[in-house]
Amino acid sequence: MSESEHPARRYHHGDLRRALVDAARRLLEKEGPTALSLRAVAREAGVSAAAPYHHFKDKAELLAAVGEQGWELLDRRLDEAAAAHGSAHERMTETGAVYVTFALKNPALYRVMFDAMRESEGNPDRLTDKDHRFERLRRMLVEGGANPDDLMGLELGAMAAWCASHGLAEMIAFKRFDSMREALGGEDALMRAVLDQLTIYAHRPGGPSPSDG
Amino acid sequence: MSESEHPARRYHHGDLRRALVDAARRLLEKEGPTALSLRAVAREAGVSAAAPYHHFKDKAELLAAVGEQGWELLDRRLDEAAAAHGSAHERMTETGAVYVTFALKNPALYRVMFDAMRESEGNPDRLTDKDHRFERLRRMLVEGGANPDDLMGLELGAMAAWCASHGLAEMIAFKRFDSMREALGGEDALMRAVLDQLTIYAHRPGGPSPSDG
DNA sequence: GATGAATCTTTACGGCGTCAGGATGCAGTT
DNA sequence: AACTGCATCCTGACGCCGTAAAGATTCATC
Repeated sequence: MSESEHPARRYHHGDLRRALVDAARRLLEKEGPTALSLRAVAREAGVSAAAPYHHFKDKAELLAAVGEQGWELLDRRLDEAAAAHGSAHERMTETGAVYVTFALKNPALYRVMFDAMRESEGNPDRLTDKDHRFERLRRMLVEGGANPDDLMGLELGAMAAWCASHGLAEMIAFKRFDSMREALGGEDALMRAVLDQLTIYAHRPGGPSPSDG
Repeated sequence: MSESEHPARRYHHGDLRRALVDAARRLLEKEGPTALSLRAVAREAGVSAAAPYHHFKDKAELLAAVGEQGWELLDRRLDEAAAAHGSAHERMTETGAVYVTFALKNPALYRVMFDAMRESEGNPDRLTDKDHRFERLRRMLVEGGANPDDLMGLELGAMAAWCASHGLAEMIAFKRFDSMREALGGEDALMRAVLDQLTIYAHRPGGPSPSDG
């Protein structure tokens, strides 16, 4: 009862469920998404090929768990960035940068995360997580000067911001931007430059101050 | 010689290469991306499992050809939309709508297309196609009032527009937007509303007319 | 018509996701 | 402490996959 420090470390193998998710993430980083077979995950975790089926209905459910864990990590970082110092516009850009950077550094994991979110459509549990992400975006938009009563506008703005970040994350790796990346001084600067284009609505909601940046 | 109307209809099977690409697209629409195995494509085309290897190095190369054909079709539609009547801002939104609609109606094909483009990074042939897409975007931005001499700004703006469209295409299917979709009167209206948020920079480049829409 | 090359088929290999059935070890009862 | 039930894990098997080697077929050319 009190001997085991890890509350979940029990049963034959230990907490195999968590071990499998960890193994899957390790493989994703190391070998890329094509190498992520259920058998390989089981091998990495040191169990037989059929063992995962006592913890996940099928491969998709394992992937969903991996994606979920990825979102937990990313959500934590986004919360931090959204609560940081600086102007509302700076926080908005910085939060976007955190999102895009995460996706760039963990492209395979990010794909799994996005697919997992897409396939959990209608799942009430996961809906809460997604709502939290939208709530954070709406809050930042209001802090940036958006009209808090324009619910539709807030929703559209939040959606636009997320679309932009997601799209940027999937586009920025293109070689075509090498010269721009160089001219701006790195991937991070390029990212922020594009985000500035996209989040322009956040600090210019009604158009009161046309040029102050 | 002159009997066959199709210039490529020759050899044993006929133009198997094209037949395979067509079969792949048919399967993508009908069964989804998970059902798209090389063997299934060969089956659909009526040849043995190994036959495709005389026309494609491997499965990835077949997929690339499918994606390429998809881009040919989409590029044609985008060219039309970009040359349509209306204001520059209307054309911009309409072109974005065409892009997003295509992705929504052919989600599996669009994924293949985007992946093919991503994996053809560095290929000089395909680079030309991508440049054409950026050129179209830059032209529209200039028509919308952007400074033609601000090359960096044009590039960033084009990139931002593409990012936004791509992100929107992958996000709009979310159930979360059902109420908004309903309030706005359908998927098309929702799409245009978000695009309006995103292309705001197109008709307000320096911020001269804060509220005229 | 013969030749050589291109195209297609057959057969085979290892890896994959998944399932059925048997082995193993834990928790709680007596 | 032995028994029982069940969760956990392993072995073996099935069909499908991507891919390669080798043989068969048919086209282009002489």
